[in-house]
Amino acid sequence: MTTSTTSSTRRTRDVRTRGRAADVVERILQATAEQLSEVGFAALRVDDIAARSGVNKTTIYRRWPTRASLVDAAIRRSKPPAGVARGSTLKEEALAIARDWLAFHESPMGRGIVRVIQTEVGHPELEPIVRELRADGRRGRIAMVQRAIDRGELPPDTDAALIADMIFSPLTTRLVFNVERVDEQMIARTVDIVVAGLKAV
Amino acid sequence: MTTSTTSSTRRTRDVRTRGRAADVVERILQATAEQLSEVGFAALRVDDIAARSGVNKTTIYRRWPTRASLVDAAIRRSKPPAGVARGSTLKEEALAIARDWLAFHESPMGRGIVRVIQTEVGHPELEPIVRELRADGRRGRIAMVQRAIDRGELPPDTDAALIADMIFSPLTTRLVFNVERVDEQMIARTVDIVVAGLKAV
DNA sequence: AACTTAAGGCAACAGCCAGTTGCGGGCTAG
DNA sequence: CTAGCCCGCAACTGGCTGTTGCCTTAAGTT
Repeated sequence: MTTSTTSSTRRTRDVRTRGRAADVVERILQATAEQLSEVGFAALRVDDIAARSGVNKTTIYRRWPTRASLVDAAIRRSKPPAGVARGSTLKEEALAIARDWLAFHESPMGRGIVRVIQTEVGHPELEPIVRELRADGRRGRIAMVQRAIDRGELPPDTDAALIADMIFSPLTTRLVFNVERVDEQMIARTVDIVVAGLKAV
Repeated sequence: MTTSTTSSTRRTRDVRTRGRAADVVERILQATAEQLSEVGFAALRVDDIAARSGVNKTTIYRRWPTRASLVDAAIRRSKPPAGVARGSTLKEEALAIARDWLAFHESPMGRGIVRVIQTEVGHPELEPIVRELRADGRRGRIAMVQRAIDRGELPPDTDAALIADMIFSPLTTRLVFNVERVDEQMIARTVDIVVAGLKAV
């Protein structure tokens, strides 16, 4: 969506978006993502981002008035995979989504976003983006389950939200809290159990 | 010999643990828990705790050298329910644990702890207590699944950790991220699906 | 009751970091 | 080649953590 910049009260507002300016923005957001993935939001220092990107702190503040808005911008620059699944069975679709997430989690921005999702409370300024990230992911996963229901793969009275959570929250919990390793096989087993269970109950 | 007390940096430390001292400690930890549940760790200010407990900031720092150690102490004062389950079936045990958690989550300390569990990254000083909280909970839940396996309620080759996560991570995710309401019925359905699925697969 | 001394109150301070300001100079666009 | 946008620089405000020295209060002892 080209120019985002939620706050309009800046100065004369980003007329030059090419050349040096574009390069500076790029470097700042990249450095933000990297720092975010390495130290998280709480310990994120603007001076460090300035140093890392080779840009003056003032320049950063001129474009993004607060630390939170900077992080917001950096995240929106490369949001996680939309969770648009493809496949002919629930299992295939779930695996595809999980694969996307695992791959995304390898990138600096991926790790950074995971840390942000984990943050929030006590940082109300960050809440909008966090809420959006969570909602996006959940929406896609619930839609996935709904397709399986429509397809007749799952009983018609299935609680799509619950099933979506049952399939993915073990994954996200392990990813976010960094406990035990996560792989495709784990997802596959999870899906198998849930699907079999739904048919049996 | 015996009591060394090299009276180095700090003073001679907590000899009087009754009377006024005990009252002060009590008030500080209580205020910490309350503030924690209201604003979370990131926004927790020592001055506020001092004001709320009617104690001078210096007094707080004399007992707990950092904000994190204070929070650590407040949490240890009333940790979450141990997850010691009781019941004759997996479902009964799971429901008992879930009930304890939901009840605990109503108290100031309960909410405070949930916020802390959610925090961590970027606050390395807080990591020990967070790790401990998570480990405690998980250990209890895995043991619960293991009992069900031993009892023959679940197949012997069941992955206890995975099943524990499948049953409880939808609950904790919803509790921590505050999305959708959580009730016993939800847990019951989750357990039913997982158990049925394990038998069928 | 008198005394000893641990523990709390007070106030000023150092250090870190977010966010601000005024000015000056280089780079881009036209 | 000129106008003015954009960035660099440096100094500053203000909030919060954690510290220090000194004084006051009260707990426990005789």
